[in-house]
Amino acid sequence: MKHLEGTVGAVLVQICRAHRQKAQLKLGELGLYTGQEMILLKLGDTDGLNQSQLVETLCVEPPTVTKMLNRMVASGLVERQQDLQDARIQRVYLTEQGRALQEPILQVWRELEEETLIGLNEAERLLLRRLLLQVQTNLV
Amino acid sequence: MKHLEGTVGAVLVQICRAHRQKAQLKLGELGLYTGQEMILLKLGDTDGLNQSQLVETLCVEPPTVTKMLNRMVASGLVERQQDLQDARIQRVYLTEQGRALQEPILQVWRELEEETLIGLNEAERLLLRRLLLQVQTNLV
DNA sequence: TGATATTATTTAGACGGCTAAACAATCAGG
DNA sequence: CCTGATTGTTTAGCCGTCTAAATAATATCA
Repeated sequence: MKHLEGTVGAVLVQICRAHRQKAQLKLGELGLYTGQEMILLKLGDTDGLNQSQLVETLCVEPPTVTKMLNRMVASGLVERQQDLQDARIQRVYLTEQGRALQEPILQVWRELEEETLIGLNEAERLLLRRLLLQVQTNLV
Repeated sequence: MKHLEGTVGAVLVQICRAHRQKAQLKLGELGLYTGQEMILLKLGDTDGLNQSQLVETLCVEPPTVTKMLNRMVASGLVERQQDLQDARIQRVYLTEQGRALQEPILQVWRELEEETLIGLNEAERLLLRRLLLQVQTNLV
């Protein structure tokens, strides 16, 4: 492994897994799986989006959203509702249960963000954010 | 989403998906799936590791390695061989096919690393690496 | 020595994520 | 108006990843 140890790519892979893991630990207490919180927050901001719009904002493929929504409907977090104008479109709405999780989810994210950034001062945090945004631009 | 947009955590999630996606595109041409290249490189460095040691270096859970190795054995990339001293241990060895992929994999990683870091000068790259290592420490 | 703890791995089953392909409904052009 | 292209979603099936629990073999210690 000596050839890529310390590579940004390699570190990124590890960080990603660890970050997801920590998120799952906290979200699990809310009865959520990692990724679902994104959909809930997005809908909390703009309810009634259709799947294509979720695909767009989550930067994910359509089948991924379909599956996630299936499970989230089954667990009572969101509801599907056919659009009246365009029969192809399924709009997604938060249930009360889904809406009630907004604040707890934000709390989880705040905690996780803080854990992620331990040991970095404010200047370093800003810098990291800037550098990561550049990387994001490169990869998307 | 306004509450966590631009959060390091949120950016990290996006970057991770995009990075994995780009990696998969390149690795697919070698007949590999993302993650398998790590195992191949590690074995290229030290052949004959057992699963626990792979679990350790990959920072992944045992069942993950079991499944990956099952597939990699099936596709002829590696071989399992029972340890003679300790019957619990399965040692893993590269096949010729697996060994032949060492250099192509490194090439893919080099390309991906370069794409990842476009637009960052040498100082920024070092800085990013340092900050990410701190984050890794925080999360693992 | 023999029962118990520890270690290494596997099985089962869930989830997020992807691609390829199917399906369904709307749109656009002749 | 009808046919073909486009758009929105789903289905099928694969992979990495996890947890919980089972299995098997070695170690430990009374």
